[in-house]
Amino acid sequence: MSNAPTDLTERERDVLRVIIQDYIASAEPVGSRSVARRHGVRLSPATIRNVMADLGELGYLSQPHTSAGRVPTDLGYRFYVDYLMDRRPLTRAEESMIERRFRPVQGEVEDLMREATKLLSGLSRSVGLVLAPRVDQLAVKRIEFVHLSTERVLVILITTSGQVNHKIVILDDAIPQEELNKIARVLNNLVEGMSLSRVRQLLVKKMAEEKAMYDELLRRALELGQKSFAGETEGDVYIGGTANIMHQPEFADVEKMRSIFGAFEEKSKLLKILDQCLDQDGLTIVIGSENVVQEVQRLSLVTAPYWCAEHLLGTLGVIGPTRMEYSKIIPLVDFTAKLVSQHLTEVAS
Amino acid sequence: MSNAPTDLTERERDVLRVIIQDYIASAEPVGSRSVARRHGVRLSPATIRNVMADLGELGYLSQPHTSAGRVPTDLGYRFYVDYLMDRRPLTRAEESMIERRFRPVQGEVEDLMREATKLLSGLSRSVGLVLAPRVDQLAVKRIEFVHLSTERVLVILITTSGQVNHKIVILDDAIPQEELNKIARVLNNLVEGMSLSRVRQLLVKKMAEEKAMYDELLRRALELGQKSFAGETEGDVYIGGTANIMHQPEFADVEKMRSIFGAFEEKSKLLKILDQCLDQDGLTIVIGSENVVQEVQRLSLVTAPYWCAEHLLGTLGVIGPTRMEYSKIIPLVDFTAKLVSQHLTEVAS
DNA sequence: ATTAGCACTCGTAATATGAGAGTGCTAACC
DNA sequence: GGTTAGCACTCTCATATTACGAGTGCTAAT
Repeated sequence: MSNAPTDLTERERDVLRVIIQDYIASAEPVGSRSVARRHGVRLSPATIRNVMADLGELGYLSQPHTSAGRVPTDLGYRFYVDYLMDRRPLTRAEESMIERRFRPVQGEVEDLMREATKLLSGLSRSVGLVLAPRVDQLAVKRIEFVHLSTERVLVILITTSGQVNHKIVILDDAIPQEELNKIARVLNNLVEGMSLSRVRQLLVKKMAEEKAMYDELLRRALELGQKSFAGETEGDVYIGGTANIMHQPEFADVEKMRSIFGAFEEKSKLLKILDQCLDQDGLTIVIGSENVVQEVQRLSLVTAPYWCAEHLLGTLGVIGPTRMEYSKIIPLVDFTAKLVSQHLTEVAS
Repeated sequence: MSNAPTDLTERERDVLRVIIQDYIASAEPVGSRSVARRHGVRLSPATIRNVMADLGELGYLSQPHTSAGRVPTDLGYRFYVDYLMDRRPLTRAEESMIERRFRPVQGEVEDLMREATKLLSGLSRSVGLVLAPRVDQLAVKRIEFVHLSTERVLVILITTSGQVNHKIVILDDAIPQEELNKIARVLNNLVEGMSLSRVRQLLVKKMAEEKAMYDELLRRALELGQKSFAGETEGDVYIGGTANIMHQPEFADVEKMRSIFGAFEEKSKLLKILDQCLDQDGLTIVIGSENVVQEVQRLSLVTAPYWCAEHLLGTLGVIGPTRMEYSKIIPLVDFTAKLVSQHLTEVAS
């Protein structure tokens, strides 16, 4: 189905816009009367009705039942955000208001992420999401090994942004702390400042190069390094303000809500949702059924990527009822992403 | 108000037990007929009614409205869990079932905690809670410093249990990485194996001792050490299975649920709840209005402390509707705490 | 092309009705 | 005296009925 601004006449676009804005504000089906009242060009309800019938035929509007007003379909929302909505950026005053709310954060990256979800959820009255930095893209500052027990070694990875990742590696045979320190020194010299994905490539290459491997220490270092840097770098997801969406009238039904909350609890589901957005560049809007995850197909999503210097790190945004205030939330998400990027870039320098 | 088992006659205790068990199972007010039917000693509904009237007068039962059955009050539940409930421990079969579900975890302590909340919530059909290890009690394995920027230093603290804590410390004047390493060595020699709270005491003492402080390095080490180990060691809270309580008929009202979920999102509220339990030793049951936190006074709590060797680390348990299956959940929580303690103790050795 | 008029549809809110569950009380019973 | 049958009474809940109003779609007039 084609979906271009020119598919609709000026009048149809006007009517669609008014209906969606009205519905977003009221959560109730919009009738021809109220459109006629709000519509700039004075037209009678009857005329509006004709237009509405057309828009319904085209799939932009639907009726909950025969004699009720119209409700936007997902397609209608899509058209709205693509062509109808006015996307004015935030005013300076609004920006500084948000900045002030964000200020208290400094230090830990985790706190920054958590604070971002709070900010997003608080100002949008929806649910805030942050897909934590993909570790792959981060530059390694340092790696440390701590001997825990015979075969278990704690690997600590510090990035230039001050993030700390750790995991436990199981060894084939014991390595004393003494040697672990040496190995750490070797590896640190090798990888400092490189991104994690580069490090992985390098280690593979090095190992192949030194087949003969006269240097026993180097061999063990490369081996342990590979184990340490391997493994899925599954992104972490921060979520905040879930209680907010309970306000929405569309979730008065407890059963619907339960399935949504179930999905929110499953990190993997959230990851799937946010991954969908990471591929796009720039601000992304996913509306209702466009979403890949079943349980949240009554919800919509506004996300924007954030960066550290030139590296794309992750994405953050808001998930809430499809009937959300896009024209308020989009600038909010956009600005928050900028703010987070700025903080992360400052910290890394 | 006195509250001892002897306050009630044998018959009253029987009736109260039957009513509570019935109500827990059905979530509906219990009438005299159904008590009479279920009651061992064959008594007529009329007799039961007299007993019920007495129990109502004593504050153990209440009526939703004049001509409805009886519902237990918080006091009634309290009496039930204290004196009426049969507390049979788990069978071997049940224990091994739980163990099997728990098995996959090894390695990171965070994963263990998260897994515990899943286990608890899954088997109780309520919400699982774990108050993360109080760092104070943990033994220090190692401390590391990483220079981030001129005045910011990343402090990494590793405990013998393999937990990694980190925070950022702001310096008065810059210390190069070189010297940070030396300081780390000094501190590590000083504090390895001690509990964090002991370390704090030691540092204060040492600093007072060496007023003259000829050793410049030691001085700086103590100073940085103090900064690093200072600060509230606010416990972290893990929570899982929040979606579960939506099943419960008592939360059909969305507004009630919203306030509960709001409380769940606030870590500080949860901390307050769990702190209440940490003071007790052994398994703790907090019923409805006994709870200190307003928002969850319609919920009850079953918690048990967990340990690493002989150190009390934290507490874990289940929060759910007051009408929960205590006789199933209590053994579950008890056993889970044992299981977690066992894992943590193994890891630390 | 637009609009007024009108019959029609459908959901919602208000009201009435009856059934059922349970109580409390009284009087009879063992 | 404790126990029980009987009975009138209360209150909720489910169901049916009704009335209302918002909104539509169509037709015919402008």
